[in-house]
Amino acid sequence: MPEGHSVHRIARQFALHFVGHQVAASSPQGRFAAGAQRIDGHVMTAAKAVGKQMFLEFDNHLWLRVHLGIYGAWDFAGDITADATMASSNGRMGQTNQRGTVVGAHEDSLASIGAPRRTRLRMAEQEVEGTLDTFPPPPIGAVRVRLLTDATCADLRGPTACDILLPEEVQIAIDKLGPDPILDPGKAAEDRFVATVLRKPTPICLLLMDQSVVAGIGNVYRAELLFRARLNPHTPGRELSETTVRALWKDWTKLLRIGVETGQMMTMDGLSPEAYDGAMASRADRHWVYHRAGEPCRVCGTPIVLEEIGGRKLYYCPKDQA
DNA sequence: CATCGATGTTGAG
DNA sequence: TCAACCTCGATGG
Repeated sequence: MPEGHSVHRIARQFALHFVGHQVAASSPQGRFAAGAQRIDGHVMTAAKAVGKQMFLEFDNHLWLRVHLGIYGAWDFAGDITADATMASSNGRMGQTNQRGTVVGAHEDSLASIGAPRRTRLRMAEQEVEGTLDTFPPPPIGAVRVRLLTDATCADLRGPTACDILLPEEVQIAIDKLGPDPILDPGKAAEDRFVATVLRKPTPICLLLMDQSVVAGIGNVYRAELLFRARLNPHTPGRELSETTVRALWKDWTKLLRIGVETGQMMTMDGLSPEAYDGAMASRADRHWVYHRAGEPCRVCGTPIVLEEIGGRKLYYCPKDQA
């Protein structure tokens, strides 16, 4: 269930540990055997995140496109060291054991990025059996793709999309997506988002989830952005003021940057990463409105409303976001 | 143990 | 609009 921040973190790991290296590609699960064969043995030349999709380029000009969807996750093992940005902004990464395998993983840790799980706990079970002495580790579960360098192993499981694309197909895929504030930090991206929203009769709560309007926002960030702006989710885009829409873009940019740096969806100002990371902090403790149906609004005490719209759950405060 | 649900997208009807 | 996809933690017996 990763939103845009997770995908940027994954791409960062690939840029750090795979780009410039020859990669052995396989499909332990078998389902992607033909695709893996087309990139097997090639050097990875680029790793790029756009919204919730990631594109990995190889030196034969083929690209691996991955969309994690709602279940997918990458598990990293082996030589995973933090890059400077991550290390400086975040003191709570997984501990690294002598073999370099990151242990103690939790949601969006260095070792497992994507759907919340505790993959390394399973590895710990294996460690008891002594199988962790080998690198690469034996694939656990249904691994669609394994990418392997001399020192680092990345396993992909449960993706919605996993394709080999030609360069022109990559461009087509990216062209379908709206702007991504990390990829497109300039004003042109903001202007494109603003122009699109101001033109549409669609409710803003649907526009924010529309990946062709803005790439990378998911259900959590959607709900939180709307609350932070005290915006009625059902307001048509074209009824919003330009100022409001620009502020939405700026706030998304801010939350995304924080998410990429910390690996946490920190949507409540004033809470430390440690506070978010604590075992005490359940999901409902972390957000203004997301997953808080029926609970009192943190600002006015009114019960948070849950609606189903566009097949997804929408949370908001009916008073503060009237 | 079985069942549910999830930070998502696609495509059939 | 809704089921299907795919995985696994959480929840309920």
